[in-house]
Amino acid sequence: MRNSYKTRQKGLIEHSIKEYKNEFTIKELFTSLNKQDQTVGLTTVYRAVNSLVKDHVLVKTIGRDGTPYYHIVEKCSHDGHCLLKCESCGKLTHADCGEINTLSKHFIKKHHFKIDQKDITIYGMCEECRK
Amino acid sequence: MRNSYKTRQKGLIEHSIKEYKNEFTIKELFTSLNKQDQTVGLTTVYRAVNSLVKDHVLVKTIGRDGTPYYHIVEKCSHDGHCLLKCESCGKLTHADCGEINTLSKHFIKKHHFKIDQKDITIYGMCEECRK
DNA sequence: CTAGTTGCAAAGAGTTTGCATGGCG
DNA sequence: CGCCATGCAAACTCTTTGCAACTAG
Repeated sequence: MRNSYKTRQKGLIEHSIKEYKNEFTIKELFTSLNKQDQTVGLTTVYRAVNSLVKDHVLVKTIGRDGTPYYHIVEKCSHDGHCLLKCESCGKLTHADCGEINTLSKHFIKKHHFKIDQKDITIYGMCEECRK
Repeated sequence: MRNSYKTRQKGLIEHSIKEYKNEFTIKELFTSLNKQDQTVGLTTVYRAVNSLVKDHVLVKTIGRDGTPYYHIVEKCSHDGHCLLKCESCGKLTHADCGEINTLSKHFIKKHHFKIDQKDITIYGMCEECRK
């Protein structure tokens, strides 16, 4: 068990992360952190985010173009991660897992394929962005 | 319409791609191409693959770790790409889109979220790999 | 001969690591 | 004071681009 110090940088990062309602990228986080006068190095951002992922505070997902996105796990803590991800605004919505369960049963019966229900992301467009 | 020459490299790449039953990565393709005595440069592989993607011969998908994978589109040509991807062996199975349609209707009714049915990949384990 | 192709080297983008410095406890 | 954290520079990986040489038609 390694000890850990509270630092100005960690505080800023933690605070900044909580501002995001949806997903964010490293670049976004880094930029927003450095809009203020106090700066945080990019390396530190990477290290902090990776550490939070390791501690299951953040979840890392990969966008369709390969960009890594992060979001706070507690905002999506069902038994798994059945996420509806808006490709336009990045908003994450929870899917009720009932339908996924049905789908899962169907796939295993018909295709003998066991879907990984713990981590499903389905892409599309949210209501706002379709207007 | 740009003209295109037939070259040794293109022939080798085309042939090699057809060998794959499932997905492949650039690295895999490059390695297999250069196991023979005749070589193909990495740049050429990138250019050929990108070109085939542009011409809708190959489909590019991004794995969960961010690695780009490619597969031949004709082996998966429904109206969309409802793919079941085995995380163990990379095997791609087609899902019949009936269930996806049901899921889609459900999501739009309940979450006002329009899923992108043209490109869905669901991860899991195929029958073989679960044995 | 002419235009597309190849592949090396270089340039980028994104991320991690080494190391000296700095700061928490 | 000891140990962890920080951040710069460097290293790495993956991919694209510039350019001169090459080749199909």
